[in-house]
Amino acid sequence: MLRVDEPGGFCIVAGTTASGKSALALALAERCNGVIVNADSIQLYRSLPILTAQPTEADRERVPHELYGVLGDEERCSVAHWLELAVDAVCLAQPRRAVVVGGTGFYLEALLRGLPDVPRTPPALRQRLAGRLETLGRDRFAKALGQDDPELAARGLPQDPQRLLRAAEVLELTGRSIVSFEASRTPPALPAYRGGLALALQSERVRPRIERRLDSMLEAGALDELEAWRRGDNWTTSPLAKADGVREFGAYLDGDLSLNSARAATVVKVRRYAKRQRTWLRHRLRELAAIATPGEELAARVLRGDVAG
RNA sequence: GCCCAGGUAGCUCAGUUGGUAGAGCAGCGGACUGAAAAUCCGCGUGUCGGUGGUUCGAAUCCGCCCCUGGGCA
Repeated sequence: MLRVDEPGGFCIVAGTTASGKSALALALAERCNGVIVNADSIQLYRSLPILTAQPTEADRERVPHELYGVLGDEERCSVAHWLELAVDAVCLAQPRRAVVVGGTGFYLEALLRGLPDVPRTPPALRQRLAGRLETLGRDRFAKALGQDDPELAARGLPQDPQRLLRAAEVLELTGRSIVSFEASRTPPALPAYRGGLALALQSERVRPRIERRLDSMLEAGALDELEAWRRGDNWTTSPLAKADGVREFGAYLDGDLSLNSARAATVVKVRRYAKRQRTWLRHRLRELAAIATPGEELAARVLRGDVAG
C-alpha cells in the first residue's frame, strides 16, 4: 500500500478532515527525507492560516511544505490549476520523495487519473454565462442547454448550477459537448507512484477531534485573524469566504450569533464536510488503502520504524 | 391560589369547517470530469402532554390532571 523505503517518487496521504493526516505526512516525510505537497483546496490560500489549519512554522522547519498559502484573496484556483502546481512540486522535489497530503478528493482523483483535455476558460465567458444562468434561472438554463447539447441531454442534465455552467462553458468554448471530453483523461506526467493511504475515521470518532481542533484554533487566535482579515477589501469575494467557520464566526463578530452557536454551527459544517470526504474515499478513491486509525498513532509507528505498509 | 398563552419528529414550528399529520433545520445516505471546506440529489411512524368523555371517526370539540412561559395576587 505504501512503499516507504524505495527512494523518490510520490505517495498520497488522503483522509477526512481532522483525521491526523498532516501528522502522518510529516512523520512519513521525515522518515524518507521527503517533501510535503498540499492537496487541500482551501489551504492553498494564505489569508487565514489558523482557521484553515495550515502547517505551523515548526512543521515547516521539520520538513519542506509546498503549496500552502501560495494564493492571494483575488486569485481563484481550480482542479486544473492545482494539478499543474502539484505536478511541478512533485517533480521538483525529486530525487526526494513527495508526500502529497490533503482532503480534497476531487484534486487527488485528478492527480491519480488526470483531467480531460479542455482548454482554459476565459473568465469573461464564465461571467457571461453566469449572468445568463442568473436571469434565466436554473431550470430554464438547463432546458436551453439541453437543446444546444443533445449529448448531455441524453445522459441527463445536471441539477447542479455549477455543473450546468461548466457544461455550457465547454460547449461555447470548444463547440463540443462536455460529455465528449469525459471519455479521455490525460494522466499527468509524474515520477513513480509509491502508493497511498486514506485515513477514514468513523464519524463518531471524528466528531470529538473536530471539536478539539476547532477549540485549539480559537485558542490560537482564529477570531483575531478573522477579524483582521475582514477589515481588508476583497475578503467577501475571496474563495476563503466559503471556508468552514468564516460565515459562522463572522456572524459572531457582527453580533448576530453567540460564540457558542457559532462554534456549534461550524462543527456541524465540518462534520458534513467530513461525510462528503468519506464518500469520496469510499467510492472514488478506493485504490488508497483505507485506514480507520487516527494519523498520530500511525505517525508514532512510522517514526519508530514500524512502518504502515 | 387565580387569569392568559402554549404543550405535535432530535430542535423551531404548520396543521384549513373533526376523516389517525407536514415544513425548515439537524441527522443519515449518495453524487461529483477546470468554484470542490463548494454545489447538488435522495430519505420523515412521531404514545400529536396524560386521562376520561362526545362522535361511525379527535392533534382538532368538552371535563379533569400534569408541565412550561407570562401576568395578577
